[in-house]
Amino acid sequence: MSLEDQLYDFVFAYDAAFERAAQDSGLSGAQACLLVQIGRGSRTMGELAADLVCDASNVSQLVRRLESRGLVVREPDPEDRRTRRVSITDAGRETSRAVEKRFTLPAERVGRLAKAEREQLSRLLAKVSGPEVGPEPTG
Amino acid sequence: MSLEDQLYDFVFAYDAAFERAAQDSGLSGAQACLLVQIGRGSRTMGELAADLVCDASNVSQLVRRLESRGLVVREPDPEDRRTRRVSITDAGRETSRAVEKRFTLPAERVGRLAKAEREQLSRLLAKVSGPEVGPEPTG
DNA sequence: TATTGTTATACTCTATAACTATA
DNA sequence: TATAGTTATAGAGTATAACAATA
Repeated sequence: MSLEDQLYDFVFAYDAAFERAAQDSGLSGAQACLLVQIGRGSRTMGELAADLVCDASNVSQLVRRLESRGLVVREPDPEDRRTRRVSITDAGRETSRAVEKRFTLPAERVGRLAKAEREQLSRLLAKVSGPEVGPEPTG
Repeated sequence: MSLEDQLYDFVFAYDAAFERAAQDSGLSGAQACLLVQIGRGSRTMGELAADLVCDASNVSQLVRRLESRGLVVREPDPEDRRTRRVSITDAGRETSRAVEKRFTLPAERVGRLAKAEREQLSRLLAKVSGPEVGPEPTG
């Protein structure tokens, strides 16, 4: 199997595992992703759209669904009342932790590697990360 | 940044890049994924559902959309007329290649690595692949 | 006027349940 | 009866366009 096929398979398994972890808490993958993000610190709607690289109207609906379940709250920013800060609630924190706990794939997979291998992998990932520089003449 | 965060970032970038490549050809990510799969060899509807780990009714709709664009065809299997084999058309082949060509991320990222590094990465990916053995008794 | 966010709308993705056709 | 696939339906994800509120 080619290295590119290996990458595909890993990503496929990763995505599926996250989706399952989310659904175990009654959330969609998109909702869980957003909830975990908000759990790391309050965000404005615009910041969330930037984080998820999606349209603001999409974030509006996702946040509305999370809020309707009591997992997050939207509050107007006192300094600029156009913006709304989204924060996680206690119930949201609990759900977020449940999702992360259920999402065992990364820890389990990384746990298969020895310390030196983890350092190798980290170095390789750092090298393949970051923005694409340009079209590659793979000829 | 932790190794797990590095994995998250890589997967996020990978998914986004595939989605963009698909949309450049007027397809959704799911449609493009299916089309590429069919391009590797004709499949029955059930096989496609197994490949994508999703419900058969979902495949029915995805294939119907691809077929309505003339990218694939469904034909009854002469030996068991319940099953239908899905094959790619010439137009579908062209579109599939366009998607793969646009999906430059894997080649570009792998291209940043020296040969020895690619072998390292391949070995590490092999080690972290395969079904989870962990504490989850799949019940 | 520009920016932040929401709402209306339309399309796709996806699963469940009910259905058809074949075995 | 069991299997392969489709259709009806419903909820969710997503983007575009139109809108409201604030700057």
